[in-house]
Amino acid sequence: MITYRHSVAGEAVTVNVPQTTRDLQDFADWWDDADARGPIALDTETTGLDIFRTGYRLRTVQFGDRTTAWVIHWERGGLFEFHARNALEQTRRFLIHNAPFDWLVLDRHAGVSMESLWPRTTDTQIKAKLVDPRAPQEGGIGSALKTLSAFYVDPSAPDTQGDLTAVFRSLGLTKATGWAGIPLDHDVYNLYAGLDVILTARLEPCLDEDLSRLGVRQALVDYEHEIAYICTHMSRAGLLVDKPYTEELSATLGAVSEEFAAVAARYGVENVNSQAQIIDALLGMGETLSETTASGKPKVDKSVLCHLADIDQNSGERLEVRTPNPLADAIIRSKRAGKWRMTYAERLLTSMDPDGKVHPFINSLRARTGRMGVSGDFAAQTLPASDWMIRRAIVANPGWVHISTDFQAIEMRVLAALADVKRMKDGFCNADSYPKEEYPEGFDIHMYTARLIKGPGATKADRKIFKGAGFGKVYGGGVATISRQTGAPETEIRPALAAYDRAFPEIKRASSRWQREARSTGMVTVSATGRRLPLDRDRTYAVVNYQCQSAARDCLGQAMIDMRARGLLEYMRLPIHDEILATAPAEDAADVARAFEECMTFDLFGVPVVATADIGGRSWGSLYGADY
DNA sequence: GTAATCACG
DNA sequence: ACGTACGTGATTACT
Repeated sequence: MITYRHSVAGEAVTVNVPQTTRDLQDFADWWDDADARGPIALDTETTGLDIFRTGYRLRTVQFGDRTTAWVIHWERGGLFEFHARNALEQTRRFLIHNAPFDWLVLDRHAGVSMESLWPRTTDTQIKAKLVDPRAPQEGGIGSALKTLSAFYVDPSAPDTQGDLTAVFRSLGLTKATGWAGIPLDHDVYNLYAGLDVILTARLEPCLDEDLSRLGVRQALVDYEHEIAYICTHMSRAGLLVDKPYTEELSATLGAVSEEFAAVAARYGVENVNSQAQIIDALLGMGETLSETTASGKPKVDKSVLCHLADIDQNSGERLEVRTPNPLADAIIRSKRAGKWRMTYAERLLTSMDPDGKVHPFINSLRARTGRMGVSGDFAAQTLPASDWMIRRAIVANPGWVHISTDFQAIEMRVLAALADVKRMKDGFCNADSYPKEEYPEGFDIHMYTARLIKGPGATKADRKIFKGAGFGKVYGGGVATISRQTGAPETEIRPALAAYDRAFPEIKRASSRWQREARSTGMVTVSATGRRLPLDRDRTYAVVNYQCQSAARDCLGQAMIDMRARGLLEYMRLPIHDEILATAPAEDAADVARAFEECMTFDLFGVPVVATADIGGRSWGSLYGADY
């Protein structure tokens, strides 16, 4: 046995690294006893983060409690694997920090299914985020094991990831090669592998104390664990890439990017991604750049360039308000094609697993509002929606089709429900009783608002103004931003906002109440599900957005739980804030789509929440106009 | 590492 | 007293 002694919070701790059959038997004896006493902290060390890539390896599995850790060298196979697997299969309760990662690793590389692990898991990262969802940069404790340990367990808790990076360098390895290349018997590697489980074991009671002190219910903790499992299930399923299409797409985008880069070069811009060059060239052409960035430099973003190129930012059509600047036009086109190629097409091709799938990591509790985030292989939540060409690269299995089910105006409904906005609730509740000719495409809250304020003669232009006003309320925007967003002059927005407030006076009242409550309870507003949402002292107005965004997230979260209960998990592919993307066999698509709609249809404090499913073809792009 | 940009809901 | 657009992820240039 190799044994390391260390000190955590003034107490001696031990990290054991079994070397012999006898050592492994000692581990088995410890494990048997520890399992009877309480949960066992669990962690893994692997070759990296690309779990689904060929050549990926599980290196060690660590088990531990407050004082003792065992680092089992899975990579050595044989009895090492045997004893680790025994413990993985039979332990009653595990504590894991960021469980989805270890679930996926053990599912794919240890033959211990995620299905068997998750009901036995408590994720300390979930608990930490329910205490404080903010990153350190936002003034929170953060959710990394290191920062949490330093806060709760021992201020001098080692930065295992950071310190190992230094060790990697001393071995001639990098951050990218270190995890795979460091020798399995390296002392620092093994010590830190063991300390991580000891820290996790010590963290949990501290988090429990905070959760209980703050009145966070166990039901919320359980709910988040189930959502995390559903998200991890979707990560494992992945998204299938149409490789030939994506290769051609990448080549086409590359050609377009180069074609317009050549045009830009003729005007002196060698690199279309260099703001400095763009600014110089445009000023040299006699253009004036009046908008500035936060640091005071001239702003040359898409909006500015579209104006110079006389192009509508959304439709791409000519505005006919000025002579188009050919350089601005070329920069827009070259940059867009370059970004789409690198961020989407190339990313898909380089992230594919041997089965041609990408596995974006779905963080079920990412934002401070609880919103989910998708990262890693592919930022699947941020594909261009204005064009089908990128989404066309994602396909369902042969014979399957894509189904997208999204909530209708969820944030406005949530606002009506939470702030108890009477006339808004009336609109949503009576949506079916309006004459068909008034809402030929179904009830629309923004048109309803426009009619409420302007009378039955309200136009589409009025609708646009009040839609802007509605978003302004949900986001906390003012006259200037709403004017910029809608393109309508401030002289039109100002009275519209005043009329909006008269029509829905409850919104301001709720905002004031939420801000007052937050100030009296430590700058935290509590969501409808009991989640804590810390507010920034200097922008308490954001409370309306936090309440709405958070409740909307929980509408999707609860719907996802209902979907699993209805047996829809195998069809689910991706959550996108107000939407669930799914695939299903073509012959079952209608039934599956209806089931998704039903899971996303319910009452929220007297407001009907409704959803619409769209059934497409084999590619995701088919839901955006592609013919395949 | 930071700033700026662009993609989404 | 007044008014504030919210939340993400990825890439590139530049220091």
